[in-house]
Amino acid sequence: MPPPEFTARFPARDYDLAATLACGQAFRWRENAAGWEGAIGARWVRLRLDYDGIVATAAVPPEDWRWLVEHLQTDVDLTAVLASFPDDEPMRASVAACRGLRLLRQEPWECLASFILSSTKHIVQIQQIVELLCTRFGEPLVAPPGAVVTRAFPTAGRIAACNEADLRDCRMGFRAPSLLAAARAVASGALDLAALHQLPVDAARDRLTQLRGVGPKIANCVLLFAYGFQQAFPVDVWVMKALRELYFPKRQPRPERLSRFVATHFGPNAGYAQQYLFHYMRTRRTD
DNA sequence: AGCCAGGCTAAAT
DNA sequence: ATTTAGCATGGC
Repeated sequence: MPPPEFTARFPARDYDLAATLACGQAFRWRENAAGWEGAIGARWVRLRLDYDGIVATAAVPPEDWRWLVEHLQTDVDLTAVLASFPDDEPMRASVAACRGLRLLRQEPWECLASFILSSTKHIVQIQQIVELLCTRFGEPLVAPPGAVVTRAFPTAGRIAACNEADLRDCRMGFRAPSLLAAARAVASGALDLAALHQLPVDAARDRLTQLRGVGPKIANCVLLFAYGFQQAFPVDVWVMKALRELYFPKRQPRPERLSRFVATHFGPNAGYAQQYLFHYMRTRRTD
């Protein structure tokens, strides 16, 4: 039992911790008997679900817990978000399959780097690559004995100091030069990730897609998961499958029609709707 | 063995 | 302007 100053409790109704931490928006959370273990910036933390809230345990007593509230987005009124979804069969099915799925608010560099590594990889494989990267280049965390997550996500500066072979040793294949170039852009100041918060979403997307290996899908993941642009709508193979099978089953629409549809149909929380569709498609029984 | 994975880029139609 | 091959790697 940790001292009380190491723990805090956050009221949160409709918060499916397991789905939220393991649904493919973040890649470092690990579950064990004590709960979900992870790193937020340089802080080790363990989370578990209580009867109507989240209990967090830190490894060192924090000054405050705003960093965690920000990351978990426990202040978001999920009922209002779900009510803003279009009232159609695919969205009803998606919400019914997993009410309580949330969007996190992640640190931009970790999010950008992780999704550069994500292209044409299974989520489990992305987790493995990220784990290798953290083990080799991440700073040690203050963590309790027996902790599984023991290192921070490596800074852009640390990755920038690598050569391509160092990164390829982390099994990331052709993604290595893209990650290296992004790290060097951030470390040199050529790309100011903090400044993207102030830009309109289209301008922020333009900055991100200037990076090699970052196209519209990965850019939209970063815009949604790190910057909180609620209209960002990443379309990967699963979401494309949802669009084709659930919304356009007759004949496949042209790309122009599809992009107009995703930009207009899903409302002010389109990014949230996208994550529900994604999770539904990945977890539904198909037999 | 062949196919696919939270894609992107550059070359070829 | 749209379609397609190639890119590393690993699990099924």
